[in-house]
Amino acid sequence: MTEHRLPPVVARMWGREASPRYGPRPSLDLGTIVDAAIRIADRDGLEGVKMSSVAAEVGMATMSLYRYVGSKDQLLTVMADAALPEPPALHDQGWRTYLADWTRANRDFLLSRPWLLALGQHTPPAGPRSLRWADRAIAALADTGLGYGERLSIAATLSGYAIGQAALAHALNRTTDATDSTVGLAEYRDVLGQVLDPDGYPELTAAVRANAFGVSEEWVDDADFTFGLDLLLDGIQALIARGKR
Amino acid sequence: MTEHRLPPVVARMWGREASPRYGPRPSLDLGTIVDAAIRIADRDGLEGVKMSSVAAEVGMATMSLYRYVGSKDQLLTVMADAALPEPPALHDQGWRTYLADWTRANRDFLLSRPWLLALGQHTPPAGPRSLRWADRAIAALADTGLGYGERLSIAATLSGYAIGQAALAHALNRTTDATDSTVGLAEYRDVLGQVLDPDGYPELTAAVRANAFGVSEEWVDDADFTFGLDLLLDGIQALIARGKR
DNA sequence: ACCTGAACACCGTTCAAGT
DNA sequence: ACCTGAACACCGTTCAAGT
Repeated sequence: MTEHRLPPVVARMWGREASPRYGPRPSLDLGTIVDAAIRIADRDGLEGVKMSSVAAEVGMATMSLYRYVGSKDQLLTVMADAALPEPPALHDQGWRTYLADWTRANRDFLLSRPWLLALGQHTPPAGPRSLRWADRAIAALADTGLGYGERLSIAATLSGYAIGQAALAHALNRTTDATDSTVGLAEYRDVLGQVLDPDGYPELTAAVRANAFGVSEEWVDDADFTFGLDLLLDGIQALIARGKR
Repeated sequence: MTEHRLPPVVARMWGREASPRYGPRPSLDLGTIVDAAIRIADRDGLEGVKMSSVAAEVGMATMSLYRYVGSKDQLLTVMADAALPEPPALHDQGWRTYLADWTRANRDFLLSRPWLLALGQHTPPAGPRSLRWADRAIAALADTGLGYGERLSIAATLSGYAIGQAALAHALNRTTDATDSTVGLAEYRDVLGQVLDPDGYPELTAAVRANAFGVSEEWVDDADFTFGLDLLLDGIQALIARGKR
């Protein structure tokens, strides 16, 4: 098993600089820059995060940032980890309750920082915060008799579910303007009604006619989220029961 | 119920131009442009898709594209729908078999066109192709006694699952280079081993030690996908059984 | 070894002039 | 009403010169 060198971004996320420094110490640390970038993203969205705006926020020249990050892309990667909250604390009300909390909290922070969704870094977690989320999920399943592989798969599945639901809710909550490329909920049902023909889309047409898309609030609120989550948790429960038998 | 005007992009995806034309007919249609853009994305990835490269591919000047799409963003939206294959044909082997096929096919086309993942348009479907996928999923559940709302939620959940799995598999299949911001599978286990401390990440450390991340092939292959999918399908099955009882 | 001004490269989009 | 050359705006990144 070879020891790979840590990729630079990963090293930075964990506060391990690739090269020890001699001479003058840098006037800033990466954390300050990342915090500034997060503040901008919260305020102006991801489009507001430019190397120039981040530099201005910390009071440096734009190019000085390249002392701390190799590229804007790397800065975004570090932000994506640093912007996560801590996962819910483990409790002893059982795995099902904990994982439900965990998944909901996961969705909630994505909704509170939608630019994390736009970042689209659904890559395997490598930063301290995201790995803590992973750790807590598999910890909650420690007494179920499931193996590590299964527990990791479950964590990945639940986290994917949280992402999907957050993306959906966020997309539907936006209002569409004419220049925009996505459709908000207000128009959605109406758009489908105008566009669908019953021959090509028989069931969907019926669903629209049956008013299955509800009104604004319903679709986005918790009913759908809980519904799908319970599907998953039921499946996990069945798996555990099978193992115990 | 107000009739909203169709958003321009949606109108274009369905071949309904916003304004009727007088005078000279355009020399191209949107489909030709979109096909060219898809060809480029398949060949060079999403970064290769520039207004200039698309125009060159169809033999026009760059600015002529703005006759056909309002912006690059809109072009990408139309591409995202046009690049989808048709959903699997409905058969009569029951909803579970069909939805398993459907979800797998969904993941597979995402893996064959990874730029669809990078596009990150996990918005509610509004184009002809993506709505056909939705239609087929809820059609498969027609005889289960579930309502339209539940059937739509299930479709959204399964599609979210396919996206999550595809994103994960794709991320792990890439190899990391030094300038890169993500970690490929080859290094992943090793990186975790170097970076995790047992105090902060007790369960994850144990999982790494237990070799739960397997070797290259295993993690990406179908075992994990089927595992999570079965969790979902079991949950759906339980829901149906509950309703029938 | 750090910081930074000037300059470069790239690309989406606007505009006004062609036909 | 379509097509297009020139020009503009914007932004990430490099480089060489400062301290």
